[in-house]
Amino acid sequence: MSKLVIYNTLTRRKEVFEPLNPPHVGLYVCGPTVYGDPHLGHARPAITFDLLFRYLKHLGYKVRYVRNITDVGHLENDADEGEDKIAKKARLEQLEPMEVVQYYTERYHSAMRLLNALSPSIEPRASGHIVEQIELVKKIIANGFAYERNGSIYFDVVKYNKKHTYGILSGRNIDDLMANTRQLEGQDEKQNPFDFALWKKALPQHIMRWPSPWSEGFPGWHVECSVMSTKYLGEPFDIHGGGMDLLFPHHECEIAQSVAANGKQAVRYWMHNNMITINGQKMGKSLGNFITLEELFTGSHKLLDQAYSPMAIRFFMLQAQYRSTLDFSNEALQAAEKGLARLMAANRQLDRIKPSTTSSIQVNLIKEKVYEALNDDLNSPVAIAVLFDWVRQINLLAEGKESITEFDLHELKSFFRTIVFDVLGLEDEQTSGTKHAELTGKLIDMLLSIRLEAKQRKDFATSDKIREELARLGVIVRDRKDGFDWELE
RNA sequence: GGUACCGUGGCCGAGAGGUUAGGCAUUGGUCUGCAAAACCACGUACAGCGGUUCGAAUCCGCUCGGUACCUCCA
Repeated sequence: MSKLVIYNTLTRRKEVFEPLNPPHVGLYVCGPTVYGDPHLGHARPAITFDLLFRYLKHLGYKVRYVRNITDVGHLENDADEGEDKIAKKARLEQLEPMEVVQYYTERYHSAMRLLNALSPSIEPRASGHIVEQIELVKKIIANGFAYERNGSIYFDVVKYNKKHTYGILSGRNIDDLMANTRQLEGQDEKQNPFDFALWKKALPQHIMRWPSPWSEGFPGWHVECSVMSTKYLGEPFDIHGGGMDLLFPHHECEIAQSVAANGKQAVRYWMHNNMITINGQKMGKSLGNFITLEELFTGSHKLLDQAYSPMAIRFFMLQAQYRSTLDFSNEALQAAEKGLARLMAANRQLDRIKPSTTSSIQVNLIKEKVYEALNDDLNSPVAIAVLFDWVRQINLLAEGKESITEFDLHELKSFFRTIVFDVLGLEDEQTSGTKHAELTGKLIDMLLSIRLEAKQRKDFATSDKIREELARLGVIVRDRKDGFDWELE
């Protein structure tokens, strides 16, 4: 069998994945800043790295998956007057910042659960690691790569670049950054515009603040990930993931911080999922195409023709490779919805296949091809294409037009289901959950209206039969003048 | 303007020098009391223009268009 190969953003190449301490794998993924409802942009990394998490486990690795909750917020912009996103939201809504954090964290969790994204092994919060963040800043200062201005600490990119290389992840070089950045006059405390904050002194309007040796304030943008990833995964650790939008400056700065503090990089493989567009356009609040997951699941957005189930969204995302941009449109989502239904129907057909004494198909091929696809940088679309080849085979088997031995049938069932449910993380919504419950009520109503028609024809044999059968299932039927009523026992 | 990347049939989306990706939609057929499902058949698509090559969607150059981040602007 081929080996798992993943695309490392750092080297811009596909590399064979070799964990540092097999069978253990450390995986860190940048999680949400919990100051707003989870939206489409949150779904892509969640599903991408959920697939990775599931596949690594399937391959037999013991994975520690760490995904942070950013509850300290990021500055609105790089300038001094920037305000913490969470603090701003809290001020506007007159809440404690941690109330905002709690509310949106729960919203995020429930959306992830609907998408069937497994919970991470550890979900650390930035606010719970202020002490460690201060320690990291101290270390960077001690090594001479940071300077203080009025109680704030900044990373000295120019000095760092003399000894190391800034920009290795994003492919930027500091001379270009210099050439393309006009020095802003005014109150900017930074020596250079591309220096970044490690610690910010809190202004009076900042309501989230912690004591530190330099000032009462809060940690800079990038410190939390450097701290929490290595605290729980060691240094170095295997995989750091996130969206491509975080590549620069966030991940670039994480690398600089690690090297400045410890003289070496903390991450062995960097993985970045690509972004989502809507009707070919980027998603943005100002563009009116900003869709939350709740709007997607209920269909309550003007761009949506209908509601799309969480599984339809998940399947749709898996039909594209994670490093490609993915375009959302009603047409594309409806196509995914139908494709998923076909896949699930085939799964149910598996139970109708009767074994024979010989096999006319080669079951081993499905394994080989699926593993080959997933090993190639998680090429889920190709893996799904292989599954669809087998959907046809399964349908032919169910119709008795192909034959399969009992042994092969067992292999096929078990492998098909392992990949579909355990690795791809899909669910058959038709046989589980809310849709099912909703349907039950409608079915009972339908049966009772057929019974009513029978009664009106004086076909009491049929009407009694329906009532008795329902009673046996625990449905109590009561006749009324204007029709019927029922309740569950 | 800088950096990275992308443009594939009606739609979504794999592939990456020579052989059918796949899904959805459309069309014809088989099956069927009707319908649905299923199965079978059908699509020479790779932004444009040059170049390299026996051969390019796949490599190189230019042009056009798009995306993300940075910058600029607010």
